[in-house]
Amino acid sequence: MARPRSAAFDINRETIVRTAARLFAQAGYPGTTMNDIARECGISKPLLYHYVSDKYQLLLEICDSHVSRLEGLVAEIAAKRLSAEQRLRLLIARFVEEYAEARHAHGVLTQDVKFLTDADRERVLVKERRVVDAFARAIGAARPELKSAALDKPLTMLLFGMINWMFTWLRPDGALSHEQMAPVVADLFLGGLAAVRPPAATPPAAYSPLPSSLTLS
Amino acid sequence: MARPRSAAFDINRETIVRTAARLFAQAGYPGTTMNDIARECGISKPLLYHYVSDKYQLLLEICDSHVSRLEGLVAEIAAKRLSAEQRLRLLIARFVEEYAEARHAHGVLTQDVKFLTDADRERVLVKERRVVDAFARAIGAARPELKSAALDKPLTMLLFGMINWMFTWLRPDGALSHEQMAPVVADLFLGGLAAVRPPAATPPAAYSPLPSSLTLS
DNA sequence: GCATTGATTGACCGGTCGGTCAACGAATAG
DNA sequence: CTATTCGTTGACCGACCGGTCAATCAATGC
Repeated sequence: MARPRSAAFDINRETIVRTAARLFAQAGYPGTTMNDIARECGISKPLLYHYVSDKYQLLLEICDSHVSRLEGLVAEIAAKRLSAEQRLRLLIARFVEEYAEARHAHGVLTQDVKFLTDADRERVLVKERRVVDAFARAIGAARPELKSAALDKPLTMLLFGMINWMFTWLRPDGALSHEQMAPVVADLFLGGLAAVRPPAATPPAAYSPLPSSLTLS
Repeated sequence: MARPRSAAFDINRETIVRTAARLFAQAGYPGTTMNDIARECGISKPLLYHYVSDKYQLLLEICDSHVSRLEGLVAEIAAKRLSAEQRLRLLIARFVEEYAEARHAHGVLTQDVKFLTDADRERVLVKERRVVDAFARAIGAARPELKSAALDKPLTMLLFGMINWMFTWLRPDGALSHEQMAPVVADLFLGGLAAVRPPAATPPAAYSPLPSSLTLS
């Protein structure tokens, strides 16, 4: 052992991962080349490979670290004693905030998980499902009859749709900020929740549908 | 002129375009190769090029034809005499229906417009903005004070978020159908609209209908 | 019948992809 | 001082990309 690893190694690596997240979010995983990442970092390709093992590990690390943070976020909020509505509002506010900070990583998570191997994707999806379940529980607590109608998960996904899609049109430097939008989303969703009527229970008589095929992307 | 073009030419071409849309939606535009498309169509690559000029034209045709149909849809509904709420409900129902039929094309539109040239993307975006405006007008008519607060466009985007995201988690063969979800979305959104309170200070919103920006940090 | 064109393909091309090699100076533990 | 590892790079590799060529055979109009 003659020379220790540079003190800047971890910082440099983190910069690379974040740059990769930004490029993946902008052009997609297959649409981004390792040359792009190296160029954007201002380093040569071999040096890029000095910091990261390969392209796929970048994708995996971005997805997994982001979804793990989200998991921690719901655990933190689950520990609080709150009313259903308060909890839902807090979840929305905190997630909007988190997405804004980890904008690119979240874009990668919603756009490029499909390029993970089955095993890796499943591992990410397990964490993602725990997040969805936390929202669904809060929604089910707020409107138990919607949970009985098996609408809690679909409504959760509608909420995620609003929030996820927000970061495709809300400019970070725009006049409207995500802090301003969070309560609007909460008002809209909670207000709407009171208005949702479960669809008339008319299951198709001829064939019985398979068990819930609700899946996350 | 010794041999007329096969009667099946147009049909074959349409099949190819539809197959390309499916593959683009599944793996993204850069993640799909012309070999993939040819293989999936059961033809050789040169034969694929006998039907289409190049890969880019496939993308352009898929996006443009889909967004043009959407434009026609709003024009059709705009011609009807309806209350604001009725109009909004009809727009939601018709769009959910259309998206379900053109599922893959819509996935390409929301995921791969960014790979169009600036000029082509702008052309698509113009049509898309007309669609968004139609929704925003209906929303503004239903809640004029939200329009005054410049929240009509952001709320429109939240609605599109719910609907667009729906097609990432709602399985076409699942127990829950898009026909069942359409009124749920309408109830949720219209009910929520009544509950939304404009934020204290609301400058005009900077929004853009699709992730077409390259935000360098 | 026959020239012409459509339908179809294996082989191929230049370019770029993800990734590696071999080299070299800077740093540092012993 | 010196052996060893780190930080860094230009050049390179096989594979695959989008796209083309030239050839073959099946139709069709005249």
